[in-house]
Amino acid sequence: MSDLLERLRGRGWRLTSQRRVVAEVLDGDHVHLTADEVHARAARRLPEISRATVYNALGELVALGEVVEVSTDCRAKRYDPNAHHPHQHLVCSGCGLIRDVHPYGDPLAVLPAAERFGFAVSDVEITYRGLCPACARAGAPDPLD
Amino acid sequence: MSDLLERLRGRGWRLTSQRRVVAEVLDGDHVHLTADEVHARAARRLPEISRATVYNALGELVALGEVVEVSTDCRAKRYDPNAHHPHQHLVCSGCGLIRDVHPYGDPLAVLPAAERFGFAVSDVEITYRGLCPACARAGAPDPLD
DNA sequence: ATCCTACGATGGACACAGTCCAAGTCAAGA
DNA sequence: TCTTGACTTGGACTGTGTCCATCGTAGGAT
Repeated sequence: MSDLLERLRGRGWRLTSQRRVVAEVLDGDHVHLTADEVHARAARRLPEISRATVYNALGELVALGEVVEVSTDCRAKRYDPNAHHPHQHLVCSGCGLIRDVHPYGDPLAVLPAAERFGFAVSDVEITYRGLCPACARAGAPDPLD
Repeated sequence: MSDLLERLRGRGWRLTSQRRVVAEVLDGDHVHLTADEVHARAARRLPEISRATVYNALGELVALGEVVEVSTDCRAKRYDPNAHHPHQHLVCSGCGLIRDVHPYGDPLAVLPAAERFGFAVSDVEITYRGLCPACARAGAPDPLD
């Protein structure tokens, strides 16, 4: 993660203790925390950090391309530090667990020209949904049914 | 739309003037209104209709499978009456215009088994993004860039 | 090492989407 | 027409996110 911090500093990102903690909280694979979860974890190390600061730092990391926003439900945005490898998301309909996944081929290519309505299509977000093994075993009802 | 109302009544949906207006407001193709927009349009015909009633009616229409919720941004859910023909969405990054689109093939099939992490994958939502012809002509900057 | 200052942090108010509830109203069957 | 359980209402409430004036500090200049 320190390479990330170095990279950001090289781009003129002023390195404060708050920003450092936010960046460190987001380290790892299959990390998809909400802003409040980031705030709670950051506050364990820096108790006085404010929500506004966390929102600011997350917004800047997104603008710098180091973190991507994920909106798998419409409750709270989640922040995914896996920004340098294109991927999609698989979400458990029972417990909300999120995994990064990589479908075959180019997801943009399957949209026929006749279905593009003249748009300059540049991006695609895919959310696969289903029950994770634990929820399937527990017989959790799929809330989407 | 009256066939929808008949269908709902046949399923025991008590037909009130409020519910009728909500269902009528949602009639049409490429309709993707927010709850507040539905409320505003319904109120033009039934000025005393409350927000809570609109939310209730929309939730019931979704539960009955007659309307699908669409979350293309994380601001407000949108309600799409095109529930009986599977489709995905194309969203303008400039103005938010939404079109229903139909990609080639089965979108679920492109997720390799090894990328399913044991999930019972049952559904997929795809959002294509780009500039619509009007925004492209206007040179609107893509806010996602 | 110290000083300066522009940039960042703070927290409280605010905005918006959506939910909940007790009380009043009404659709539709008897 | 009557009755009743389901529906509607408006307002309070929650959660997520933004804004702003004020205070604090990172890091370059000296």
